[in-house]
Amino acid sequence: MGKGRIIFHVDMNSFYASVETAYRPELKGKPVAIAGDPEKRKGIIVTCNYEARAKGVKTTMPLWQAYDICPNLIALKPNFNRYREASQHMFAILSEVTPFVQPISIDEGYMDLTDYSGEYSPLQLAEWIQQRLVDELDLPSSIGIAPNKFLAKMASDMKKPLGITVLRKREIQEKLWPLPIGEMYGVGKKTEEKLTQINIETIGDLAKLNVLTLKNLLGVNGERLHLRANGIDNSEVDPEAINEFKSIGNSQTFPFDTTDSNEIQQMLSQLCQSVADRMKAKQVVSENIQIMIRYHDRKTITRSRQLRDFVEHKDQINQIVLDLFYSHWNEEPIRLLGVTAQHLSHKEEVSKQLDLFNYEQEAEKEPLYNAIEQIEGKYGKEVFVNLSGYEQPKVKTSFQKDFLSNNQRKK
DNA sequence: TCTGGGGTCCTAGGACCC
DNA sequence: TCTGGGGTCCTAGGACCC
Repeated sequence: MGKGRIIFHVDMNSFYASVETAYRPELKGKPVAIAGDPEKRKGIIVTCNYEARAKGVKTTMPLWQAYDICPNLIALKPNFNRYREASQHMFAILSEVTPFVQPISIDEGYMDLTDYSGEYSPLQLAEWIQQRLVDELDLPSSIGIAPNKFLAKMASDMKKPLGITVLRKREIQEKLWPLPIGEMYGVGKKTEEKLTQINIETIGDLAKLNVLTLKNLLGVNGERLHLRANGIDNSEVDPEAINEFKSIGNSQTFPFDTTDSNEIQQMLSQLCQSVADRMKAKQVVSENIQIMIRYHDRKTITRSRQLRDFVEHKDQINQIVLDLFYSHWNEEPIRLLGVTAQHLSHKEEVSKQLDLFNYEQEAEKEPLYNAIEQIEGKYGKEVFVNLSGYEQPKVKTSFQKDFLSNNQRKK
């Protein structure tokens, strides 16, 4: 018989706002929100504390609207360095308990305490963690304790702020099933709409529904949601997941919609620079560059290019980005631009692979180079070479690459 | 006066190959 | 003269989360 797991989900309560009140205790008890700069059209609520929420202030609400319903709201600009620092301290505390900690975002993470052999019970451990977060950081948190990640996540949501909730398998019907379907993790606005249309109002309704109906309606996600609603989630707490990032991107909204090429190019250049900087910091190279254009009417397109070689430097990225941009921009006013590097690989691994490849193949390639030089000499630059009969596809590929880039250089 | 910025995963169609 | 089925890669869009 497999022994049940013990999973914690630790969730900091209104994290950014709590960090700010920890720095300025005189703000305690007052409605506080973190918001962007309204002058730059970024004036939306990023987070707000419970006092502000009580007045109806919500995340992503425009700041002016928040002032409307809560005139004494204290709106602060974000201090990301502060939040990062608090986050590191928080995860350091979790890591004192177990190495099996999986950070999910700046302010939440999972812990696997199945193999914990200390003297405390899970509940005592949760209390200890919560107390340390208060004593050392003056920050409130909620902790969910359950046999898997999904249930732990739902549990941490049940008591806020400063709650600890245990959700056992046998308590699912009583504690999980009555919740409205929209509160289920993994169910957003669209899925909620689809589900309420077929009279699924609660997590319990979903749990009892036929899987095939759900699969037809929602695809593979339907199957997963059905399992979760029945308390089943076998996904593991993976401490390494945070290091296995798949893309690095930056985007920014213009202060005003624009069609000005200078302004656009400057923005793209800036975005490429910060993407390249972050790639360098992580020591990764990219094989696929994507741009995003959001127009005045918020219609958004993405365009990407799969590359033949890895890129890492700002200028390389910028060149591709400009090319993508000018071949797809419809000349309408632009609200936001974004640049993302995808298909990332660690730099050292790529160079090792290349070294090995070159070492093995260099001798084989030589006759081909000689052949192409002869052909070029005879017929000039505009030649096509059919290599389909050549027996070593790897060599053929790299040869064609070299041929193309040589040709481009000659232009 | 609407609606930021950082991500992950899934879907669906077309190209291409066997 | 007609045309299956499976697989992978690429591209674009969308849902969702914090």
